Amino acid sequence: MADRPRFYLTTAIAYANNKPGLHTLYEVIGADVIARWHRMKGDDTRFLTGTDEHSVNIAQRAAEEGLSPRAFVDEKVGLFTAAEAALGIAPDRFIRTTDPDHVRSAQEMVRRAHANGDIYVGAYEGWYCPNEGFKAASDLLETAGGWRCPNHPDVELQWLTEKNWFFRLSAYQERLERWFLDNPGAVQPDYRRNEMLGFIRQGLEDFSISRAGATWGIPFPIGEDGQTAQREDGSWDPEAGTIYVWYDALINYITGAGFPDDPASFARYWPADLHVIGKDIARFHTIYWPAMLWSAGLEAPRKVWIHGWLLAADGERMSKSRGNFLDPVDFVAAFGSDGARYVTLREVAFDRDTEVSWDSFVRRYNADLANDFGNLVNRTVSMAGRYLGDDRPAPRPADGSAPLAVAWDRTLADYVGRIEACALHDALAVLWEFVGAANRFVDSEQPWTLAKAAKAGDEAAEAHLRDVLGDLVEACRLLGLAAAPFLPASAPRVLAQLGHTYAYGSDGNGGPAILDELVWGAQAADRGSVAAPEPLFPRLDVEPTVA
RNA sequence: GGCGGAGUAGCUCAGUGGUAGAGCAGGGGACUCAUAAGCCCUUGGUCGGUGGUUCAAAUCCGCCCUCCGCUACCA
Repeated sequence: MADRPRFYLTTAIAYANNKPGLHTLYEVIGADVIARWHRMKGDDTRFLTGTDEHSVNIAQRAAEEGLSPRAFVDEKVGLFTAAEAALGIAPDRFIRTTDPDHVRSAQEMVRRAHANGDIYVGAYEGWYCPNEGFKAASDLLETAGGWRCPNHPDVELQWLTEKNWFFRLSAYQERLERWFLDNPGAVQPDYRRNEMLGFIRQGLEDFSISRAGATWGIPFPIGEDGQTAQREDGSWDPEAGTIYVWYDALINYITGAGFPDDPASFARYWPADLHVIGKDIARFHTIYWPAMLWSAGLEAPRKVWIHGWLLAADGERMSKSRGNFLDPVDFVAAFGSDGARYVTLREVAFDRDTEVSWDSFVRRYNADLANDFGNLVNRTVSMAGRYLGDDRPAPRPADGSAPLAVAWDRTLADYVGRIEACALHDALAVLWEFVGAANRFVDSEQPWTLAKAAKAGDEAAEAHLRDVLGDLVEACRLLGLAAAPFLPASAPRVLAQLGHTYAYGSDGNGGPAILDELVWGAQAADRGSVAAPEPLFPRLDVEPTVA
């Protein structure tokens, strides 16, 4: 394990206040594909996702439902893990900010910032909803009675001042700007990087990292006097307050690598190779987070990838409250696990917002999975079995005589490049160009005509038939394997129909290095039997529920 | 207001000086191995508007219109 390259990637952790929507899980599906790709490459891969469970808001919601905060989040977390399982998402750890090691981790980070002189007690001022706590100005609702909390429009807001700890982000302005300039790949795509750079250049203000009134949170480990807030019996002084969101939620990334309990693991996996996040939290991940890490003597992540959103057909952001929400469980029921993964990642560009609709997903599924790829495998397996018997035909050598072998070289290079660049939708487009080439190859060679000639005793036709079908079987093997990170449930079925073994585990671990397997003819010497053809992606004829 | 991006076929988009492209959707055709799928052909656009530079502009420059992102403490 130690000699393998490691790859540590994370998603943002989801706020556990509701059931998950497809637009939330979209990011996790994409990250799961990247994780599987690295596992299949043979990298020592660690994929972290999870839930963010603290906050005044969650405590309030729990109280409204007559639940303890813990029971409330336990229920929500169950919905997330079930939906992720349905989508074939296989994290190496599902982290919860209520996990004990995460609590230790967040507190240690606060202590380090304090030891480094980066936090101080200041006054936090803001609009305060008596039912919910401090509210950002951008989050308020204008009513006849003035500005109000959107969740409690009948309650008058108060302008409150509270003593809180602040992090000296202002001290890191120059270093952050230099980091952006020296590491142009660290924040991507470029236009997001430019936005963040512009934000830094406007001047950075300190931000508060504690809340005095909140109780559902990680105890702030330091008292106002600068001494530990832990009492002799091990409990925490409530007067010290709790850690506010950023020193809680963001910390999950290092907890997941082993901080602070497992230094060996942490040394191996940190800094993270990739944080996949949504555009709404770009600032916190590309500006707050590196500064917090530096303050603790740790390295910034190597790359933060900022993806866009699924938009409803009217261009509106999907959300439960807007009612244009796709339920992942319904979605998987309609499209299947792999179908759901494929259509979201193919239809939505991974670097920008995209309008989607149920119809667009159905069209994409039928065109790409049922008609093009599924049918290619089906007709290939069917013809190989019917014309040649069970014995699987071998591909022609990659010496230039087989057109598909020549085309595959370019396809593979492009595919790998796109997937490594997080251009997941482009990666699939490249692969499906090859699907088209294989389908055209069938029609240009007309194996059924060759089979008739062979049956009539034409030996040259029979030899050519064997070559053509051997090439097609190989094309299907390569496609099934290459697409496995996107279609993890279907890939073993593809290979099985072709009479090939599938050596990877259910999370993509444990098999041979995929780049070796993706060479044309890599398994040409192995013998096998094609199985009975079985449709992989049944066509969808009806439009089920509307989004 | 400031900074940045975008407006190209019904839909999603590619195309940064040289006679308008792809996929899907629509129409037609030949075949038949296949999930009535695949393959071939095809309808369709004054490339947001306007003025300019140039032998030549979707592509460069000016102005205008429309839309979008960022412009600090939401989890």
